[in-house]
Amino acid sequence: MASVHPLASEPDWLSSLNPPQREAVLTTEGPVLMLAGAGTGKTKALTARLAWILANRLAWPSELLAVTFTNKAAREMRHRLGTMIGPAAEGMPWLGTFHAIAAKMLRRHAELVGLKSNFTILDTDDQLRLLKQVIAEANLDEKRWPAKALAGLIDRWKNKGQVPADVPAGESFAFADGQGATLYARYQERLATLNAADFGDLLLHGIVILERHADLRAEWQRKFKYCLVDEYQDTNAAQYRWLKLLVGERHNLCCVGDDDQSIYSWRGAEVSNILRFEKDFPGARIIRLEQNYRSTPHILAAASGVIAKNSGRLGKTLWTAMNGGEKVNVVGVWDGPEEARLVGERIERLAREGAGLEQVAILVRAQHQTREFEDRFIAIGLPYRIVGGFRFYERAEIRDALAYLRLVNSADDALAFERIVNVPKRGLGDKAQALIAAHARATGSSLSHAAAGIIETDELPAAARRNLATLVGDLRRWRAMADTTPHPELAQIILEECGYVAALQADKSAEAAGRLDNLAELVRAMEVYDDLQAFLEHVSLVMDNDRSEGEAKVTIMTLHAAKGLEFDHIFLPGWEEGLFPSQRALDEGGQASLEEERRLAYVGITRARRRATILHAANRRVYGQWTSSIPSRFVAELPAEHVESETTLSGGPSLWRAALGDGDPFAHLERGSGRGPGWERAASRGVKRPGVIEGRATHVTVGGRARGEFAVGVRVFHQKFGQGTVRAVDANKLTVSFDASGDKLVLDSFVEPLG
DNA sequence: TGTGCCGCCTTTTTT
DNA sequence: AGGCGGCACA
Repeated sequence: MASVHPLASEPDWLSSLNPPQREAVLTTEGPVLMLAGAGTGKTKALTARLAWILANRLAWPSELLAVTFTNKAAREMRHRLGTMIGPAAEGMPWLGTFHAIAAKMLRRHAELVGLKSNFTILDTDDQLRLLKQVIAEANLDEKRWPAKALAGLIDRWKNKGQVPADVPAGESFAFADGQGATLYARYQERLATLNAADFGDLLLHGIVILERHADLRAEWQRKFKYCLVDEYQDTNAAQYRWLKLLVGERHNLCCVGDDDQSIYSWRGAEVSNILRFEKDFPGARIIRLEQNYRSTPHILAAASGVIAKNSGRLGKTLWTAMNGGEKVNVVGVWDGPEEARLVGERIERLAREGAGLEQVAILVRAQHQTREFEDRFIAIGLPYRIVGGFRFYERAEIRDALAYLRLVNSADDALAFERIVNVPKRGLGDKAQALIAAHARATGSSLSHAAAGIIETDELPAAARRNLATLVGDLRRWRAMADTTPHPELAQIILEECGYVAALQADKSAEAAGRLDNLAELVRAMEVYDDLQAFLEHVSLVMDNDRSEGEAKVTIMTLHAAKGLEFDHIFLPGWEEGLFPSQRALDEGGQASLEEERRLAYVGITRARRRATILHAANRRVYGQWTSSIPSRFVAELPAEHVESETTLSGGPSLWRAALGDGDPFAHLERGSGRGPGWERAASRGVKRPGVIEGRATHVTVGGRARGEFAVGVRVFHQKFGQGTVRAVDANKLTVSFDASGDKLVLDSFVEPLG
């Protein structure tokens, strides 16, 4: 197997590779670490490697293990592989996310950890409900010890590969005075009883099985001739252990990653995995992909300048053969609404210049930032889509529908029963549900079974009894239909007959129509699966809302969600201390989390092919309170020679002209010229800024540098905070004691000296 | 049992 | 500011 027979004539996918990419493809034997910088053709090399292995018959498709983090990445790899070598790619059963692959393996060995092979995968919501029960049973006050906190802890333990017995005593004290591990154990018991596994279990059970059963371990190790892991810098301890168990001694392992793009430490990812690769796998070949094919030199230099401030990097030097392009734009604005307005205007300008909206993205640090843009874009009629937020299958109506389907598929699914017993409302409230639960416990049977028993008695009021009888009867009928009815049709029938559709149709609220659409989408999505069972197996792990519909739209998403994507034009708003880097990172994580924030900045900038615009606002509303903010330290870290800074300030061009004569340095800024469709409407709404005081412009900021002088003790006026006294001066940042609102840190360009 | 109001807490990031 | 949970009332 060690010798490789070259193909008679090289296919395009091979001959188009650059030397390091090619090396990464041809070095099939032994451990390989592919350090692939942003935009260096990682996916190309990676898929070519798989294609090479398959084309040379080094292994069958079923003998390749290829793990990614996201479904999107898995899909893309499969797709690109398909275009290279044809349908053989379709047959790669072990290409998928960590969780999807682990789930698939677990179905084969479920009984070894006390589950049945048709176990349910819990979503976050189910998990939380279950934990609430566990906490209540332990007689703990859920207010004081919230289920969410326990879920977080358990998740952390699972990410580290710890079963309840492994939890260090000290950490157990993180919850309910030392009951953490006990509750964790109780929760695991409940999961087993319910024949369910949560996300973390998929890997954890896999680890337990492989560690305990040497025969199975050997079998899997023999099976996988070549292993490939994408985004290796994001692997956590559990995933690492799981991988090592599967890779075994053969070590035909190729890990791909970029330590500079490690942004998931908060969910257990350990950069150390990638930093330690050579030690873990002696003789490992390290291959660096450093030629960037994506961005202009300015964008690349700006990103490199920022990331260079981090310590403990493996180190790469990205370069590009491209030249030209524009400098990275840094724009200071007055407040959040102006930021959204300005981004909207610039996008409209780009559109007029011929850029497709699908080539424009706004990348935010936190989900809540999307709102400002959403409001604005609705106002000006700019098509946009928000990626992330609620995942498709996390929506209430989808989960409700899935619960019905789960119940039809397996009558004993307690969590599904609980979820829909009173959805839509059928007069079966807490009291009725408690009765059913008590009956189930007493008879040791499932909730469905107990419900069927109760309707034979007089224990429930007549109306409730009738409704429950209808539900039980319906479920039974649907189950009988399942054998003969195609599953999408069955779903349609269930949704109509249970009253869900009718309830939504009667609902006059704004969201109801969208929910109906979502349900229709769900039914449509079912068609590609063989049967109901297959659909349910995949749904919680593989379904996402990645429908890219026809019309071109601006994309709004978090920086995290943007990893791996690229756009011609990128807007990066909210580069302010406390927002990005986030306050939490600054407060809690110390240097390590500041560096992670910096990597996030790096990821953001490197998404841009042609133009990157970074924005920071002087004022922003936080928790409904106006707060002044100073530009992010990352703004200062951008190398000056690759950046062009500007500031809009209030007042517009006339003010600038008044202050600077005819040399208006910002004449190019859009202010009513070349207006887009939404401009007039916005202007007519009177989106007003605070009144402008003539003469104020003598202390204006130019290119981010202040010219005004403010000494300690000087009385000043601020548009939002009113009058105050300067307490301290740090370059262009002032600490001002405002008469009305106390001490604030503000930029000197936003205050006026009071005569 | 279902509805409406009040008060709290929130904002990282997600397979 | 807004959404959610808890509580009081119909």
